[in-house]
Amino acid sequence: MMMRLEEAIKQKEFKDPYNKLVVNLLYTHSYLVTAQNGLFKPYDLSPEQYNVLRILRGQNGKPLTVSSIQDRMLNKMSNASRLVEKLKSKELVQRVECPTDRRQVDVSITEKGYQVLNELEKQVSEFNHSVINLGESEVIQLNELLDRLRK
Amino acid sequence: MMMRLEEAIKQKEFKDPYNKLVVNLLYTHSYLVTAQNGLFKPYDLSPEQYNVLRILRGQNGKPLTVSSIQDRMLNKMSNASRLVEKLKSKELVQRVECPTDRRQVDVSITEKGYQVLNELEKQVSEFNHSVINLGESEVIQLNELLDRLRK
DNA sequence: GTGAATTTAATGTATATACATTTAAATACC
DNA sequence: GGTATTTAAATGTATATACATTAAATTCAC
Repeated sequence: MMMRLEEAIKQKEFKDPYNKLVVNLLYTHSYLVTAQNGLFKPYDLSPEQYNVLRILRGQNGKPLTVSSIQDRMLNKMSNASRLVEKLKSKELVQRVECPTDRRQVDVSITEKGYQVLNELEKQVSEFNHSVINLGESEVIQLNELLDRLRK
Repeated sequence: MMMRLEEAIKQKEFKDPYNKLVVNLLYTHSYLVTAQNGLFKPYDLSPEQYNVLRILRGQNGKPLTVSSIQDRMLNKMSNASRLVEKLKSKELVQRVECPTDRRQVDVSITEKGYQVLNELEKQVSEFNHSVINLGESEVIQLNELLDRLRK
């Protein structure tokens, strides 16, 4: 049930390709996260919470401060402090006051966090393939275009 | 200050291009809406509220029911009912009980809604060009890939 | 060294998203 | 025709986003 954007949102035409592209990116994003939510729901994690876990694991045990997590997050405007609080209440991360700078907080993934993440990871990877209806060379091309799109 | 995704989120590498693409789409979306918010802010409209106005204007005066608006929205999960309420309180749309089916509500754009929309439209179009750092043929290519990506 | 400026995280508030539930009206079924 | 089912919109609740403000600790400037 592939659909051109124009059919999907019942719009006759766009002013020009640039205007269509902005709408297309918004629409494709919605398509993606709607599917993603179903994947994360059974684990009681949101996509951004999963992403924070992934970021922490990438540190190989070394903790990250809240602001460093924020820097690495996909959505720069979201609130790392509150996401960390949510993950902590699920015992997936731990927060320790940084000894060299008491303003900062060292956040690291817990054993339980690793377990949940590893379990989810395989499914996420399969999902990412299944949700994208393109061949590998097209996917590479799309990545290049998106990387260059942003100024 | 163009950056490959890997630099932007300080991640060494991705498992494969499909996994990178999902993250790339999420990240590019965030880049886009962050910029968009600045554009809409002075008009006290959110991007989705703007989109609803645009949808209603596309009807050339004919009203749409709340569920038809929902169908045409970019985010199928968002709440058309509450967005319409917000727009009504700003007097940008009007709501009339549908005479043939009292469950339904006919929503249409007001004169004031037209004015705001027309004023914004030029800026939005300029913005859409300026935010995309690609040539027209690449933009067309990107649109085609996104349309095919979705199943 | 003391006060000003900056940095880090947390908090407050409004809006939006995600999804379940409710209410009312219309349609289907017997 | 009366009950059951379906449909449309609204509402409830939790989470997330966007952005301003606050509080505490650190750094800078003199």
